[in-house]
Amino acid sequence: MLDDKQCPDCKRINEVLSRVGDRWSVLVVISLAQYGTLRFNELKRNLSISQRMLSLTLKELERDGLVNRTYHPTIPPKVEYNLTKMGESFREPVNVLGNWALDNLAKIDVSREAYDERASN
Amino acid sequence: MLDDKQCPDCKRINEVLSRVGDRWSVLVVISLAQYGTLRFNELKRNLSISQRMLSLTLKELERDGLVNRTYHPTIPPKVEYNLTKMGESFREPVNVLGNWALDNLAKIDVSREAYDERASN
DNA sequence: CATGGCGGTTCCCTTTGTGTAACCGAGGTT
DNA sequence: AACCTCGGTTACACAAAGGGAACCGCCATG
Repeated sequence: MLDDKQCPDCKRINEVLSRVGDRWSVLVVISLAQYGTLRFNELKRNLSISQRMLSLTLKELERDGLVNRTYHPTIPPKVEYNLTKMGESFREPVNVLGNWALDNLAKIDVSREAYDERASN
Repeated sequence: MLDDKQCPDCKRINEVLSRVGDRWSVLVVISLAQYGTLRFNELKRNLSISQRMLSLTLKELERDGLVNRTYHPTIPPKVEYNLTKMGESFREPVNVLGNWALDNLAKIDVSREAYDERASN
């Protein structure tokens, strides 16, 4: 499997989705876009994400070049995160998706109810 | 957990991502957008997706009202899938995301390489 | 007679995702 | 002295995602 002989675009889309397509990554980017700069525990409280997942997510986002990590060796330590230029540019696709969500979530719910009712007969 | 007291938008984004945010759903929508109407095995070959995942994905997309399923009781059976109006409207967010991917995948790769090299020292 | 295509469904198994809890070191607070 | 904060890391456990193979009925083809 995994030929990818067909649908060449799919390979690319698949790649990007497997990088930034998980929930936490998107939510972290949204938070940083909204607040500019946030510390580790601020993000944690804001998203009610577990410490472990936040750590993993931020590491990946930094590795991918979407998020900037600044370590202040004070006591207690202070670590700030903000979006890179590429991270900022990711806001547009996220916003478009968010708006679509806003417009269509209700319709999806209706469709689901209708489908489930049909299926129960 | 899962308070969602903070970041009210996150709840909505999270909802839509958990519906149509998985890889296969996106790829199926892209394929249908590109070719108009496809049969089950055409999609399967096109995406090199397993039969099981394609079946599950299509069922969910139909339930959500993004995809239309037309069953022709011929022999052999013929089942055609195409996008609904809502499915069509989903192309825009997907395209924006796809374009972002196209523009930034290379940069992400570069960033990853640099990060990994730094980390190995 | 055996095989293959169509459109699935079902079972099993492995991989991945995600949460919980404990721990870290240095210093501040009670 | 005991505990809390910050920013993590690590070990463990469980749930969900997803692939592979077998099976289904029905008919056409070899």
